[in-house]
Amino acid sequence: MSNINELFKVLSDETRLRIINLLMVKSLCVCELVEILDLSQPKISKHIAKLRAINLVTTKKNEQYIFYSIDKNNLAYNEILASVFKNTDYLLQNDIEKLKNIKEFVCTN
Amino acid sequence: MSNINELFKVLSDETRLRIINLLMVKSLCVCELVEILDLSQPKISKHIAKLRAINLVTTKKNEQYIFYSIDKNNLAYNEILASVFKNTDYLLQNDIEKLKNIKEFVCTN
DNA sequence: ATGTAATATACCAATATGCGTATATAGCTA
DNA sequence: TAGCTATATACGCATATTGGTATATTACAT
Repeated sequence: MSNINELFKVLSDETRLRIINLLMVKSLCVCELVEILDLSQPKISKHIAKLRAINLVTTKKNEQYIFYSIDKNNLAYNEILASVFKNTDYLLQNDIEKLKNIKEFVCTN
Repeated sequence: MSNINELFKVLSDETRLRIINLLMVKSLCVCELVEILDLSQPKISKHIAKLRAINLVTTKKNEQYIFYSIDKNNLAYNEILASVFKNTDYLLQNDIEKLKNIKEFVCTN
């Protein structure tokens, strides 16, 4: 299976699209994503694992948290992501709003 | 499920990527795709059905054939497709070569 | 050292997806 | 009308994907 095909398999899930959408704004840890997206922790972790598997995200440890962000080094992926999220839809816009309103760090969930 | 999500679901299959790749070059009928991709007719038809379901392709009848092509009216989709296929890989390039070599109409399969 | 918090993962059931085979449909041709 | 060609679709099976629950792992705090 080609790289592009694997990228699309990863992008073809609403939860992962929502996560990517948020990570394009700023680095976030799992518990913040749980809070913003209102989904279970294992669900978020499993989807993050798929993003990591194709090197779409990078990790950075900070105290007890692991912060995930979009890997800016993969140019082909980033070009596609940019064109995708240029025309975001309602659900994704909504998540961004929620992200803005969660300024303070809110774990524990 | 969002539009973008549906687009990616459709793009996340190698056969459909190969079909789209070819349809971006020129309109083709099912039997030509069968010939070029060396896949069964029901398989091609079923994948084409999914492309039609999200209005990614348009149809044009010509004699006994139905020619499919990428719908140029959907600008968001086309921008994504353009950025995707800018970095095509080996398999897809190969299909394009095969397309060029099948100039004459070769049905019946 | 013990407990707690953050994260990852294993297991299982439910659902979705893909594909082969067979068949339906529609139009053209003899 | 009968048969052929192009295309679509139904059915059944195999596999993949998803998500919940439970548990493992790691690190930090007391």
